Amino acid sequence: MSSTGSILVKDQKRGRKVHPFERSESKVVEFVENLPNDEDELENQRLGRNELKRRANELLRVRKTFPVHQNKEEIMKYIRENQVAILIGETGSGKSTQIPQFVLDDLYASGTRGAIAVTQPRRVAAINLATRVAQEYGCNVGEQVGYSVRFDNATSSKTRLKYLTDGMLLRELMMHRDLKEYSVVVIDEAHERTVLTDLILGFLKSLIDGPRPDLKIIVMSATLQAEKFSSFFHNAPILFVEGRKFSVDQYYLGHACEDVVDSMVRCCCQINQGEQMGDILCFLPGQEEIDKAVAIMNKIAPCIADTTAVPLMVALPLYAALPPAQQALVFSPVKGFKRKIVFSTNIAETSVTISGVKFVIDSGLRKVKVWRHQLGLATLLTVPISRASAMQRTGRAGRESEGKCFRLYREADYNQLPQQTEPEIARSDVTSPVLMLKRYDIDDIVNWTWFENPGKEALVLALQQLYELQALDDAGKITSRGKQMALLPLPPQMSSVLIHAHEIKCLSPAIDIVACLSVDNFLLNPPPELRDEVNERRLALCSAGKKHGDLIMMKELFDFASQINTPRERLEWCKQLCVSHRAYKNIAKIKQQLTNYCKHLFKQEQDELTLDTNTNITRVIKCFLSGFAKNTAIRMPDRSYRTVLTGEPISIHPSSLLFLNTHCPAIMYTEYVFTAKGYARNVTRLELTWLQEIAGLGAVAKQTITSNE
DNA sequence: GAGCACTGC
Repeated sequence: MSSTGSILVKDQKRGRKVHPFERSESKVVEFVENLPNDEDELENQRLGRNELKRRANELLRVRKTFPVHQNKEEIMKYIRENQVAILIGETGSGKSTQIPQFVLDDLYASGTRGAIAVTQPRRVAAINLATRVAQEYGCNVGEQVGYSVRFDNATSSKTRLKYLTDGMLLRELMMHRDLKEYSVVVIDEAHERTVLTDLILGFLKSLIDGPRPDLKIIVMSATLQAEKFSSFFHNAPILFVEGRKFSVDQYYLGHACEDVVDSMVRCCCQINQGEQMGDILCFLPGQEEIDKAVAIMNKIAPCIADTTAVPLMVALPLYAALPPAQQALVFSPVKGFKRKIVFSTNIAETSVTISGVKFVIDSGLRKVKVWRHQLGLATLLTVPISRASAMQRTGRAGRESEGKCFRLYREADYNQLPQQTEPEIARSDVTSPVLMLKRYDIDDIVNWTWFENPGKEALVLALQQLYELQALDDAGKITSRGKQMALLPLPPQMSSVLIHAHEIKCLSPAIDIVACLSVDNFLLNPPPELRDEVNERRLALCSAGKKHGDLIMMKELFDFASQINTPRERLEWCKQLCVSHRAYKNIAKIKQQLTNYCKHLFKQEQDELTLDTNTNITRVIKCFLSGFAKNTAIRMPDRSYRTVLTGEPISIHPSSLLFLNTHCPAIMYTEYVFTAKGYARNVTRLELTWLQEIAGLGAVAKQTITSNE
């Protein structure tokens, strides 16, 4: 047992109050809530007209209880009379399901042509909303009401109300630049400020000020930022819609928190001892803290339950990298005299909803990836959350009844937090967005209608990167190569790899590897006790990967998995090699999609090159080098690596197959992240001569290479 | 010899 654990048990036995919380002076929070989700109703079967109508009538009673329904006429008056309307409503208001239906009725009533698009940041949300609204509307999904997300399109010529991811709407913007198909576009969850929603807002503004003066826009957001949306759209009117509210009391820590995991475990014990039944949701910044908290909890909980008459605490982790089966555990209720405690990352803040939660404990921290444009490097930082985020986390305690939120920081700390989370676009690589704008023939990128301008430095470096990838010409206009890159559903570097692969006739293996790199966590981290064993197995299986590195190994593993006939055997094989089966299936889908795009793009049948010989492997690696020339490093005499571009020290990430291999003269990597130090991920071995062949590399880099030979 | 939050085409 860890020392933290034993101290805690002692404290519990003495019955000492371990956590000096103070009752907050501040106002009770009004929290937000998602729509109830009838799992049974999510079935995908086609129903007859009468049955559909009957069900829709049943649902109408429920719909009429929504606050938006009671204010329907007033809301619709605003929407009819204004080209742009900003709708602020908490998530229990039913705005995402009801408003689009009101608008649809209006379209039919007024005989207006065109459809309604409702964007969502996430795929599941788009699918669930469309399914729900189709039922309310009394049709099957894909008829009048449908959805469109990557790999799944449920729309038809009948569809007038379409829920789609914002990535999908951007794609439609690239293809049909005026969005002629739509008379109304609704941007939902705009407050989340994803890069893609921000881009859509910019495009919509240029549309209504230009070729689409008739287009109606509704921006829907949960609380705050209303003025920013309003002033962006020429002071559009703002409407507030009430949500369903349960109160959540907030408590703060009386002193600064020293060890967040320790404090959180103590707080759980205190709730377990002193509060009524109800599950606890704990927000921690990352996997490391979560695994630690779960381990401590599961050690001490049985002792505490044995010695005192309190519920047995059952601790469960939740983060995106967790296998689906383990993720599913947090959704099933615990039976008996037990209390479920979920330790989660930000995933439970917006993406995932757990029922039964009555208490929230908030560490006030999150992990954030910040892009350093100059270095072409991502840093991963643990930072304090914003006040908006704290409110959102708090709201998770009161979805079903009144709840309590314990914040592991002082009220004074809370008051110092920034109002809003910094929008993603301000800390991201904007190469891909800039390529989109260029594809849209925007000449002046810096003065475009940005909802949030990412800044001149970011834009200039993105333009430079695109120029180096030959997506732009000397005049800064998009080239035909750039147009091809913009069409592929990939980051520009990866698109560049595929175009080059086509040129030197090794498209098929390149697609496989790009597909592997497009999913997260194809290779899982083996648990420490199995690590050596799994590594051995992988190395034994992947002879080419052993020599050339991670990219080639992924290709080998993907090929092996594809050759297995039954899903059951494949699942077992994945387990043996600690490979994600879910990721494998996604790779197969992406491979299919990329293959289709390439056939269309290059107007040819798939080539037949395989990865049999060494020359082909070299060729494939050189394709990647064409997209990732900047992501290379050279081995120094002391065996460390330094980046070719800036001479920064860089280490091969321990998750790489080449981690132990000290014999690479040079390396290429698809990702450069800074945590404790600079790490190269997805590493491939290079020969120095290959680096010298790269035209785009600067003279300094070449000098380094030569002097090192 | 270390350990990456989340999402999208």
